[in-house]
Amino acid sequence: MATSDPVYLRVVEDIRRQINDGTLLPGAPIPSRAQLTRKYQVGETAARHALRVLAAEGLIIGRVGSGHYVREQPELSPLHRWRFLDHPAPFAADLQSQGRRVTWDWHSEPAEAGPDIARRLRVDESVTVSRTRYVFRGDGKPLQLATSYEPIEFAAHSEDERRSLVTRMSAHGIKITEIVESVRTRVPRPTESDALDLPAGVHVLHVERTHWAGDRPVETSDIVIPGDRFQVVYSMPM
Amino acid sequence: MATSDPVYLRVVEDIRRQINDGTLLPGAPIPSRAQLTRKYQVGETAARHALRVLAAEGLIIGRVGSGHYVREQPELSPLHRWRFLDHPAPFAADLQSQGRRVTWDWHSEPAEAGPDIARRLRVDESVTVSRTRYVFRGDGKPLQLATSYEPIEFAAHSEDERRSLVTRMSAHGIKITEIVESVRTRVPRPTESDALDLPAGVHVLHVERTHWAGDRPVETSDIVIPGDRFQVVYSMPM
DNA sequence: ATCGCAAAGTTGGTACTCCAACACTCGGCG
DNA sequence: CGCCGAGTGTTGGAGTACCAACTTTGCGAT
Repeated sequence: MATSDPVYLRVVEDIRRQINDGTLLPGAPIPSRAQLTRKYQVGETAARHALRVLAAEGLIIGRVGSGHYVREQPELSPLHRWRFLDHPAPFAADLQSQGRRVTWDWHSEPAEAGPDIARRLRVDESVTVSRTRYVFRGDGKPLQLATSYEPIEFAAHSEDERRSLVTRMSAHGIKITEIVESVRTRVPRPTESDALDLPAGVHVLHVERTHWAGDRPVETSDIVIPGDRFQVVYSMPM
Repeated sequence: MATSDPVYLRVVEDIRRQINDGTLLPGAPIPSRAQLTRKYQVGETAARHALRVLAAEGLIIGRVGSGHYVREQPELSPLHRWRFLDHPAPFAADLQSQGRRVTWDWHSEPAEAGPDIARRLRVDESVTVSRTRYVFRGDGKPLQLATSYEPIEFAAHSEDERRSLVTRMSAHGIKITEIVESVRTRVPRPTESDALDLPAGVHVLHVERTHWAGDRPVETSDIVIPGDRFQVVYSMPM
């Protein structure tokens, strides 16, 4: 029955097995297209397809002019979402605690809410909110994108920005009572691939976070994280 | 500058744009390979490659003999991780609350811990632990896989199984004090693709959960969730 | 009007080919 | 001894072609 399987799958499965069981260690070269065609007695199309599938799975990486290599599986750095609740940039705090030199740019501007943000902030679609975009970098390399939305009356002025959201809100007499985050995975948008310098085939974790004051949302943000480098950690005391 | 871009990307971007801005609605047919070659004046390779890329992104789906269609983006159902803490199967409880008829199979057996579980349960690699595999189904279709590991002395006997972990543990005088979950995204293993009936290109969310009693881990599990159908929601009171 | 079947269209697998851009190696020249 | 450059190998883009398996459609027979 396995005889009717596509030929390229035979190659994929054989190489995958060798990577999984450690026969091929990270960094090890994969046979080239030409070598695969000879070794497995398949056409170039099959060899090529096999390599592309393995690359899409993130198991190997192709370098033009050089060859395909077993991909070094980068450690998944944990982002502890609750550990730095009251911090101007909780993302950065967690990254710093891993010993990275974290820098970030941000830019704030008014923007129309639009359907998605309108729903999340419980305002009208045409309402103008304050949108702040962040780019976080570790040792110069981009690590995370975040876009935060707040009702314009609470918006941070430049001097305020160093203070955390919780502090800023309490200045308006608003007490944050709950933070809700939902995590999903998806394909990066082209701009995100660009900004985060993502290899092909890497998904992102998209965290949608909302700060609540009672039953009223006061801030919501989208946090986009390279799925091959980070995992998101939540801990809940009983 | 964009003139030197690969040809197939022109096709990909044009179709992607049409899907994003609603020109092509979910379910709408994508031009066939032959039609694309004519429409965009490209070779069959480029047309084919464009379709494969879009399919890998989950934007379209190919049906043999019929054509490619804009994929119905399934609603992302939320899984509220903290809402059903003390329940035999919190996964199932959350799914049920969405009005699904949830059933599950499980099978328990002793197994050697191995390096990963040994680290997570703080036991020796060669120690035997109790491993329970779950398959959750909603209206018959597989929704989630979970594998739970416990030290063998706490292991559930069949009658116990209906009781939650928290209840079972307290019978042993153990009080769960904390639950830690870390969420990551990755390509499904072949067995997972099979068991969850995942279309090509869909990633999974992998939740690694550990129940702690003080500084001692008493249970750890891996929960595998189709990334195209679920998002995981955490809420934290301040 | 309905049923069944054949023809046409479509995907996905496979093979072969050509080429540009790039990496690597090795030998020869300064 | 060191450096440069040519030759060789590799990836990734692109084209063409053939075929099996499948779906859809439409026509002809009942």
